[in-house]
Amino acid sequence: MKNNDTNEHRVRQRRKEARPAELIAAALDLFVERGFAATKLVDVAARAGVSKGTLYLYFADKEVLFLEVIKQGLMPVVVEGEAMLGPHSGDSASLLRGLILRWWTLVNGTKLGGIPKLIISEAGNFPEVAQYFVENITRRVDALLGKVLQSGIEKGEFRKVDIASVIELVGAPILMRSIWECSMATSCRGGKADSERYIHTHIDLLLKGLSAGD
Amino acid sequence: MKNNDTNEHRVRQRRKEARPAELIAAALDLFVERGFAATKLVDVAARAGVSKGTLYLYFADKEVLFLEVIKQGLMPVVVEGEAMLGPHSGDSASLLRGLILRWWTLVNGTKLGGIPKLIISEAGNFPEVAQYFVENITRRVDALLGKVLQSGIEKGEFRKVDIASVIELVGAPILMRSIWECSMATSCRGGKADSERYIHTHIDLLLKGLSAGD
Amino acid sequence: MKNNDTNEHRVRQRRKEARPAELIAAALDLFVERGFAATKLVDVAARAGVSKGTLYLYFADKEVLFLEVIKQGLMPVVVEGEAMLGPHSGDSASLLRGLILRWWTLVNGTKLGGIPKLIISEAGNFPEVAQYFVENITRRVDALLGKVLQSGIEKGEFRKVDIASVIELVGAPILMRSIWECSMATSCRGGKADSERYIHTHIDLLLKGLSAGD
Amino acid sequence: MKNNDTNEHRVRQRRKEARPAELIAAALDLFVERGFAATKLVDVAARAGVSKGTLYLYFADKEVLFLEVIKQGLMPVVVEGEAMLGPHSGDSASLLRGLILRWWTLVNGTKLGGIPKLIISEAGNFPEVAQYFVENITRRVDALLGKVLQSGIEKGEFRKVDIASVIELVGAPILMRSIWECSMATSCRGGKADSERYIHTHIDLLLKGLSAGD
DNA sequence: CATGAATGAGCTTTCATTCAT
DNA sequence: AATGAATGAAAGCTCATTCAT
Repeated sequence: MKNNDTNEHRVRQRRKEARPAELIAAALDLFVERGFAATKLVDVAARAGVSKGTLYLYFADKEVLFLEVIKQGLMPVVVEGEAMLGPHSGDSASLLRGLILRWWTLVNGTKLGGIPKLIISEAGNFPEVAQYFVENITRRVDALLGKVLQSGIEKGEFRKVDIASVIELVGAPILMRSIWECSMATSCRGGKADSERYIHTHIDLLLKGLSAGD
Repeated sequence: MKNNDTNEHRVRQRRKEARPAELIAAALDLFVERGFAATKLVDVAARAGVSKGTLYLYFADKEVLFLEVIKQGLMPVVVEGEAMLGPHSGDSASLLRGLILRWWTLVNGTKLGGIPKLIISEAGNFPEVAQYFVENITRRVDALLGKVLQSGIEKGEFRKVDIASVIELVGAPILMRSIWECSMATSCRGGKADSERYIHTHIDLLLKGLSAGD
Repeated sequence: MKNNDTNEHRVRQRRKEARPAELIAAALDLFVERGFAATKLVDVAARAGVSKGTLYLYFADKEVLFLEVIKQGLMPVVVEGEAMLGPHSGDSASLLRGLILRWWTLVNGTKLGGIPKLIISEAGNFPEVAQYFVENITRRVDALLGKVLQSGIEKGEFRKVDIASVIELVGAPILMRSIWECSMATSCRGGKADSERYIHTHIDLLLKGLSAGD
Repeated sequence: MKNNDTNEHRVRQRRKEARPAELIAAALDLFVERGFAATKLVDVAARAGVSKGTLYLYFADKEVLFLEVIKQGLMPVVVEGEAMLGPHSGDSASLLRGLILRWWTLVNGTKLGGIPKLIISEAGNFPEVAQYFVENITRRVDALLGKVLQSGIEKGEFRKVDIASVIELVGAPILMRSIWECSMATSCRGGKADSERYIHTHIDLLLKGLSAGD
């Protein structure tokens, strides 16, 4: 009995602690699918398996929920970004390939592409969010890629290219794909190149395009 | 007096005929900036210099306006797309370069990137729109690029690559840029590579990556 | 036809101009009857013969409406207050009697007593309102009465009394009655002294109480 | 341990028995300060140092709590009223003075004025409450005062005045003050006559006004 | 044709109330 | 007994849409 009580208490406690994450997950799904304004909080709550009112026990209002969705959604990217910065060895080409593949693994097939989509869609209404994204994610990834490219050029592995441009060119195909994927989740999805082939073609073309040797 | 009346009538007539286009332009701006749901029709009307009621003389409701915005916004792309399909000569590389540059000229610095942004943002709520876009724009551009790549490979100019992937890789940087630009219109815009350098680096890297010769 | 048009337009115009006042009147009634928080805006709108939405064409939100009700409700009092300050002659007693009777005429049987009731009820939630009332109404009336009492004392007509106290004592019975009347509007109303007798007994007692001669 | 338990039990018991009163006190404060509708039960519970749920162990719902607040708040007045009715001697003037002073002592500086304020504010929504108040308090006090005045007149001490009116005139300044004081608790409080002077001026004026001799 | 006052469905948010722990 | 997480009815407010002028 006592045991049971404790168990049940634990269950409740666990739910209470899990709720915010569950709600955020539900909200992410719907915000990405329908956009911020078109998402009804009742639906978010329902998808998380709770009632409207419960949502307000954890988030002050819709905007706070949105911000939290972004923040929580960005966290794994930041964490992984830190990891990418870790020790690496070998030539710049393998380094670059490694980074791209890690990034790809992170977003491909996951809902993570939803975050950029969300930010792009709502940047007009939430400039702070866009700003935060740029300053914390974009800039860091850019710096990382910039370093790799720079050293590749210095070592004579890569041609002398405009680094700023290449940084964008490395990321664009990855972002574009994941954004597209998220947008088309419900509707037409066909006609696109196979995921594996896609990323490897990207890397292949990129490295060949960058290579100094010919 | 009569004369004046006629003049006014003419002006009115002109305005009257221009109205739909003006309203669509205003709507495009706002839809792109704020999203479909967050855009108020009063604001659209105001931006077009007319009253709320007038809008309804030309568009049955908000959704029709949205569809019209997409349709009209896509038109130039389709037209230009047709032009791209016209007679072309020379090697596949120059052909590809030409196509990319034409595309770039079309979107760079214009509000045209707003259309893809809009479609991406609203695809979840308007699957027909997304479908229409894919079937009429994406597919056609893809077919065109596919032909060029195919012939380039056949002529031995390009390496044997996965054409479907490369098609996407050609477009992603162009789309990504224009979408991003539109999103950040109001907020932070800095930190990006110079536009001219960007597109030429893209072409440069791409062609080098594709080139069979080494 | 044209004539008709103009007429109808006039009617519309007239309504548009009358609306705020109508809404304020309806709101005053209900705020006084039920209190601010317990009054539903739908009911206010309904009582004014319009729909919920219309209310928002004229007042930004419930609080603004409340403030406007107070402001408009106080205006006649202020105006009448100014009038009271006008030229007056005769002995202090008749002067005081005149002022009390004018004040009484203003509030007795009208909804004007609702304003003090409202302010008393909501002072806790709208301190600015209470402050405004004190500073603009109470203080002015107090000053006026103070002057009359002062001069009455100086002329030897009135006994030497504590003026500040008497000022309150002059007003309390008037305020109390009108507040009570408003509160009991719907429920029990019986058992109270006749209105005419009441005010004259007040004046009678007061003047006799003040009079220096005996 | 056991001992401790017993102690805790006793404390608990004491608290348990005090709970309703504590909750009522907390509720009175808040109802007076903010009004019935604008008072949240969580806040009442919090002010009483218990949780929301506990409140429901003692009161069926918000309205019951309100009624209880009124009932409990009225009790001291009733009790004191009874006391006032007790044996009294001397002339009518001292009798009246005594009653007024006792009443004043009861309400001046205490939160007791809150009850009338509450009743006035909520009479529209709780006619039964108003009715109860009138029938049990007002009527009794009125009867008491009436008797004193009547006998004063009969004994030739007081002039022949309209008793019903005078009854109200005796109470109005006392009620008005205590109500005002409660309303302004949080906001502006200045500008009022000194409490002692106020009540004595009231008595002074009243008795002089009533006195038959001149 | 153009206007903008009016409407009311729909969404966000609050809070009295319940009930598992 | 006491708690506070959960609920959902209800109220404030917005805005697409209508229609008299």
